[in-house]
Amino acid sequence: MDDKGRFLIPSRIRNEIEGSILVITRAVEKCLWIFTPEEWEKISRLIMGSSSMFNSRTRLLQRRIIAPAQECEIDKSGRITIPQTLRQSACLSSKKEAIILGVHNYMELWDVDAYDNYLLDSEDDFLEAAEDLDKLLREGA
Amino acid sequence: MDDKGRFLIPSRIRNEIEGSILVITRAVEKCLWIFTPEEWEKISRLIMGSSSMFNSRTRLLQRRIIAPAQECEIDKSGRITIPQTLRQSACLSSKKEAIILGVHNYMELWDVDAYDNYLLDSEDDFLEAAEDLDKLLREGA
DNA sequence: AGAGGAGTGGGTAAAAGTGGGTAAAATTAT
DNA sequence: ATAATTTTACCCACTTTTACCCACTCCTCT
Repeated sequence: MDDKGRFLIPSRIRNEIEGSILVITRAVEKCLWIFTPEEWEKISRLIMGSSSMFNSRTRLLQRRIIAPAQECEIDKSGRITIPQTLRQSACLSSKKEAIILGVHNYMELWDVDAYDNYLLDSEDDFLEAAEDLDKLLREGA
Repeated sequence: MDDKGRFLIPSRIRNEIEGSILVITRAVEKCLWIFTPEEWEKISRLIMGSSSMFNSRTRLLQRRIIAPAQECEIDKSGRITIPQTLRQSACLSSKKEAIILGVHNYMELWDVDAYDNYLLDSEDDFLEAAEDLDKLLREGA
């Protein structure tokens, strides 16, 4: 994260992306989700389609996830400028290190400290979840 | 582990691998897991398929296991360069000894000290697990 | 002893990443 | 409406990292 609020997408991730436009929005946790326009289309349809605007939960999801979304372009050096409002909502400050996570069809962008805290807090859950995978694997086999 | 962060795969293990590409990621404990692309495909499918991105456990597993994964190539001398981020997450320092464990369908890479500590800490669990194995064997027979 | 595989170290060129300067655009003030 | 200031985008130059290749040593087996 440089002092202009730009973030360099590591080449190993960037090379997987075709096109130079990405959609950035608030995630469930204190971080940002970054999608390709196509993936975003899917996700937003999924949320919008889950119920009508007269359902309070749907409205909540729309406000938290759909409304903050913004299209951003990757510049010629492979960086994207994260809009200020989104930076704030994920506690991303310029000039500070950020963590990017690539997960097949989307990315997550975290403030380092927020991410470290998350990992610490979720350690027990993680161990449990891993044990559950074991069950899943054995059932599948 | 040399000072460039490369790790030589012992020939006895290397000869079992067909192809020169491996997938390295964070393991459950403080070490790295190394898979063939085929094995990795299985594992990542298992995790990705276990639920959607709107499930907090799935996200946790994705963040801890899927996101850190990187493809690496074995060089002509039989070494792989361990990406810096992964080296850090397993406390592997260059110029220091590392332990590799070959376990049929995957490998584990440990920092020597971390591995020693793990063995000490897990001694009781190990003895228990061995007892349980005994039960399992007698039931099966 | 010599050949061949295994392991080690390092040099070089290309790619990736970083920072900053300048021009264009937008906003604000006069 | 125009000038001034801020913001944004774009480009270029520099630094760091990575990938690739080659040379050497050591050990083992013939």
